[in-house]
Amino acid sequence: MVTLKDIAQRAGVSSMTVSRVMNGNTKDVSRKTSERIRKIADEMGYVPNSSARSLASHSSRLIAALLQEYDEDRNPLEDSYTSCFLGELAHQIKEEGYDLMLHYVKDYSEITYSLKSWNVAGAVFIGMFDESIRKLQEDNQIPLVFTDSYSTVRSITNVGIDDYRGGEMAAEYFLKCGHRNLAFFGPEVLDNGVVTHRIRGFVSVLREAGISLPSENFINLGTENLGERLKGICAGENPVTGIFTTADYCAYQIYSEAYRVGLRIPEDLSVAGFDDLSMSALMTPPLTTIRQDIKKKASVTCDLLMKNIREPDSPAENIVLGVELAERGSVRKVDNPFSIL
Amino acid sequence: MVTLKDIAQRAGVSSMTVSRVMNGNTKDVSRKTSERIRKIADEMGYVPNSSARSLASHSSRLIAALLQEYDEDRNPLEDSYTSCFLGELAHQIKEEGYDLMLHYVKDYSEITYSLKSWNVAGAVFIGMFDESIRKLQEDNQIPLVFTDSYSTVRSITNVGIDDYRGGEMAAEYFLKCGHRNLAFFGPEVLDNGVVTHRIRGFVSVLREAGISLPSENFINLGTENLGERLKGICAGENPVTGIFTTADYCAYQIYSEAYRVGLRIPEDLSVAGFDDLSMSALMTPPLTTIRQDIKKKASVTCDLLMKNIREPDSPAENIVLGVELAERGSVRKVDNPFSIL
DNA sequence: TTGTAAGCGTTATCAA
DNA sequence: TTGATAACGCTTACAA
Repeated sequence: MVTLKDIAQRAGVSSMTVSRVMNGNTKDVSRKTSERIRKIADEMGYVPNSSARSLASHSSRLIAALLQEYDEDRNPLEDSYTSCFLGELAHQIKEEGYDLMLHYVKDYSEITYSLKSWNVAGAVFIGMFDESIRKLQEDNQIPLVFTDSYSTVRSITNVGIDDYRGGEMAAEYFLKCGHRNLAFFGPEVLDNGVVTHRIRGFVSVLREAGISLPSENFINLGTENLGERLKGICAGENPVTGIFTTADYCAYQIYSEAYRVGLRIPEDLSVAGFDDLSMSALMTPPLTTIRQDIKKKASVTCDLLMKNIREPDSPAENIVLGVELAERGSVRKVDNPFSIL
Repeated sequence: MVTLKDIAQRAGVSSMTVSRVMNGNTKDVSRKTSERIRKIADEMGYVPNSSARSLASHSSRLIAALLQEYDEDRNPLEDSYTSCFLGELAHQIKEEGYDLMLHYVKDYSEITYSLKSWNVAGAVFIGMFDESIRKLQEDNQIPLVFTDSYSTVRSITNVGIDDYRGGEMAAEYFLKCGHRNLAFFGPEVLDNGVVTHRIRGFVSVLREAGISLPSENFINLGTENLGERLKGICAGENPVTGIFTTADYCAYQIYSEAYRVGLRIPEDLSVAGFDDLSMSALMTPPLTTIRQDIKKKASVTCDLLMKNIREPDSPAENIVLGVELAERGSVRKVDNPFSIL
């Protein structure tokens, strides 16, 4: 291993001079020695020891990405939303000259431990951490950026999207296409997260149009015999013609089950998703969905983090990105004589 | 920040004793003081400083995952194969009590730099690194595990699958279903990677059955007007009835383009993929594909890495995992009077 | 512009 | 079973 000392000896200077050069403090060192030292360092293949740096300077160029690990066998990175976000974040963080640690988190206690242990410069939270935010902020006096949080904690740096508006847009679109009897498919909502807001927006528009969703039209993720259930609600006197899912991956399940039981999309059942993952445009038929710009979200997250690292007294910011309708082929136009839109 | 010294003072012992306790050297310390110290450390919220540890012990509990960044806008983690593998790897590595760094790699030089800089205990390479393997091994005297490598370097620790056999299986299945005129869709092959072997296996079985693939039946990923191209080969006197893709994500593109131009799968064109990503079972129709067990691959990778870390003189091992056919609905049975199988 | 000295939090080594 | 001391590679603070 090549150290500052090794280079210093070869160059006939002190290791401090080498340190200065390696850190790019060009004005503190004469141009001549600076260039000479740089050359020697290159020749010797010098690589600075990040641990030593971190130890001596009480700071590191390390960012931690924390992924909520809900459940042993559901790997967070199998969700395309998460992997897309993380991928873009990793890219951005590299551009900034920082390194990235990936942490799966089950218990709260693990978080502070890993952040402190490596003396990270900042952290990004991907998933639901709302319950621990206050404590997290108290225990870790470093920049923390949350995503998609609806925590009641006011002073929080967060990047999210307009989930409520997205729900509204989905409902508006269904109405515009003449649908009057709709259903909903997604995780059973217990928390105050993105799903809740998407539904609320969706329901609010329907209510304003005088349409209510009976509770049997709320189908839970993980429902057994989903296909049969779908067939059931699409039959009868007042059949459901469209279903709103809170995430594209839920829509994919609808596609699959619909195919299994012979329900055609969109002829027999229209489907709208949320996210616009890259798969959605490739589905048969292409999925109509509410698009969020995941890459933008990641780059905004990174920007915010860097800003907070460079100016530790930056005020808390909650950035809300817009959403838009990606109109494709999974919602059909219904001939509806009573259409008012 | 709580340090060993702080705890030592409170407990009235030297920091060495505390260090021993924190490292679980129970036999070196009397049970009584051990318990007392542990309690104090808990109370004070002690978190060991990994940088200091790494510096003093010349070893870290850090693993680096290196992802090949082929291209600015194609993010490696957007590929479900990669994110699934990484996700499982992250899980396993955490179980082993190690931390994980994520590195995007464009140039060779970055690799050694990042490994040395953090003094990592081992590294996993995800993507094509064949050209640099020799140099990588020379420059970094730590356990390196490669995946899907067909490098000519003999002494390499690698985890891969039987790509050739997978290609054979796909061809055998097409033949069994009565297909005689087949096409291929995938990246233009220039290297000696997995794609090459999958095609070779595929072609070898066809050749043995007396079937040859004309060069116009090799369609490159990125072909413009893919849909029209597909329509072209599926028409005429001797229409293509089935297409083999070297990865499921390629098959998804076929689905999309086929839908666009009104080609039905599998009625007009049968499709087989490779990988069996979680989306494949949800496609319309469900994709018939060659399955590899990505999670198993990741856990084997982790096991191998740990073994090499614990026993640095372990011999190089190249583990090849099997593949199997996931028979679903995208390949139809063709009535073929000349069928010989 | 350059150098000296001390110290970051931990472990290795040897002594008690 | 415990402790003293030196080191790990680097930066901070100050001195020359």
